[in-house]
Parts: sequence; structure tokens; C-alpha cells
Amino acid sequence: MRRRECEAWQLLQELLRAHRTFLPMLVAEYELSPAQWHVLQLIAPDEPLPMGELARDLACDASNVTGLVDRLEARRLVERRAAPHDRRVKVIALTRQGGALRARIAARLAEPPGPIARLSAFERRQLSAILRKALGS
Amino acid sequence: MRRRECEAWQLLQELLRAHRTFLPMLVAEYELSPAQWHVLQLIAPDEPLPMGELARDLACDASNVTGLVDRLEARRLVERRAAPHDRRVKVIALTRQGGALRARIAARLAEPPGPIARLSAFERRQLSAILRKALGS
DNA sequence: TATTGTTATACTCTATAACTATA
DNA sequence: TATAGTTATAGAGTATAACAATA
Repeated sequence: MRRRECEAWQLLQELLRAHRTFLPMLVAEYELSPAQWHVLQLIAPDEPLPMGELARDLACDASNVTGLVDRLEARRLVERRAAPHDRRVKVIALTRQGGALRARIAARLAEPPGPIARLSAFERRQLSAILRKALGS
Repeated sequence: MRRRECEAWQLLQELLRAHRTFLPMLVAEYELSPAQWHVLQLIAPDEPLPMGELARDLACDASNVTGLVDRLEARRLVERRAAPHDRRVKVIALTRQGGALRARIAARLAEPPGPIARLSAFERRQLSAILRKALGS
């Protein structure tokens, strides 16, 4: 097995570990599980998504999506709608409440956490440039 | 609400999302859940850890640790040992098998993934320097 | 009395398989 | 026949509360 130690990757993993509980704790304040938040996040306002696409994007079985959407719908955060062209399909849309909650949580997630806030503007620009290349965008 | 967009943080979150399923899928190859892997990772070879400390490090309730250790012990990856000084305490130790599996998985995790491998040596050094500062080390 | 670990219970997430209603 | 979503079932992770053994 080749030795391919990479300090940058080690540190990145360390950062991930440090932030392991960050998202779960944040969304728990709104009584959402990480999976439920993921659903909310995937549905853009005014762009309902078929359940099958949700399952694909969540990388989970379709049967899970039924339960996730059940619980979100019970809280009136999303709603199932009939698709016009194919009556087997149900598209999931954000309700007004759902959209508002999604926006509120997204705003909080956009706040850079301690370790990032600690960087200078110059370092952040460097970091951005490197990450853009890493992500190939 | 203040506008505090931070591109570096946005990109970092994008990287996290892209890697969301990476660890779960990797450890699933060894029939471990992420939580079980976390336990294995926390126990250094020859440094058994009390269950209470595991619960603290995992940031979960002590009652969970019972089940996690039950399943790992059933596979002979860890074992419960009596603590000499306090008979209430049980310390969890890696077995030889457990240590070997832990090392194998750790080696695979140390391999930098695609996005990092795509960077030049210079960019990785820059990234390391920035992350070291972010992590305060 | 306080603490460590366990048990009992309940809920969510996850997968597989069988089912329904459409196509 | 094939596909979209559901239901039934089972296992794992999580929390809370009650409990036993020990301190």
C-alpha cells in the first residue's frame, strides 16, 4: 500500500470531525432531523420535485422518502401535489411555512463558523480559489 | 439579519455535501455503521477507553454506547474489561482483529479524494497553512 | 447520595420485498 | 411489462426514564 499522507486532507478531515454535530444540532433547534432538512434544502421554492428525484438526490431508497415526506407534510412544511402528465407521480412542494423555515435555516448555515471567521480576508480569498479548483468549478 | 456571505465557507459546505456519502459507503464495505466506525476510531490500540468517555466523545447518550459496544463485541472487534480502580467502570479495548480493521480503514481514509488530489503540491501547502490557522493549531 | 453502565421504551432513518395504481 | 409511490417488516441509531451495582 502506497504512502500518500496529505496534510491538507488530514486537516480537512479534522475540520469535518469538529463540525460533525454542527448541522444536526442546528436543525434540531427547529425539530428537524438532518434527513428532513436535506429534503427541505433540495426543494427550491416554486420548483416542486417528484419523490423519485428526491430519492435519487438523497441517495436513499424511495420507501424512505414516503416517511420523510409524511412527517414534513404533517407539519405543513411541504405538500404532495399530483403531476399533470403522469398520474403515478407526486411532486413535493414547499408550503409558505416550509419556504420560510428553509430560508431561516439557510441563513444561519451561511454564517461562517468559528474556524473560518478566524481567517483574514486574504486567506479566505486564497481558500476560495483553492476550493474552486478542487471542486472543478 | 446581517449579510455575511463567505464564499470560502459556501465552497467548504459544497465539498462536505459532495462527500456526504463517502465515509458511510467506505465503512459499509466492512459492514460497519458510521457510529461503529467512530467508536473504533476513538479507541487507540493499547489504550482502552471507559464507556463514559466514549459517550462524551461521541456526543451521545451513554445508553447508546451499550448497544454500539454490544454489536462490536459480538464481532470480536472490541472487548469489555473491568477497570481495576472502580468496579462500576468498564473499559473498552480493541481486539487484535479490531486493531487490524481500524488500521485498514484508517489507511483508506488517509488517501486524498479526487478534489484534493486535483490540487498541485503548492496549493496543498497553501491549503494546509490556512487550515492550520483555522483550526488554531 | 451520586455515578456507571444497563434495560425498557419510543421515534427516526435506513433497506428489502411485496403491493397498488398507473403507464 | 415496467414504473412511481406505498406499505410491511426488520435492524440500527438516537433519547429519556427507571434500574442495579458500586462509590
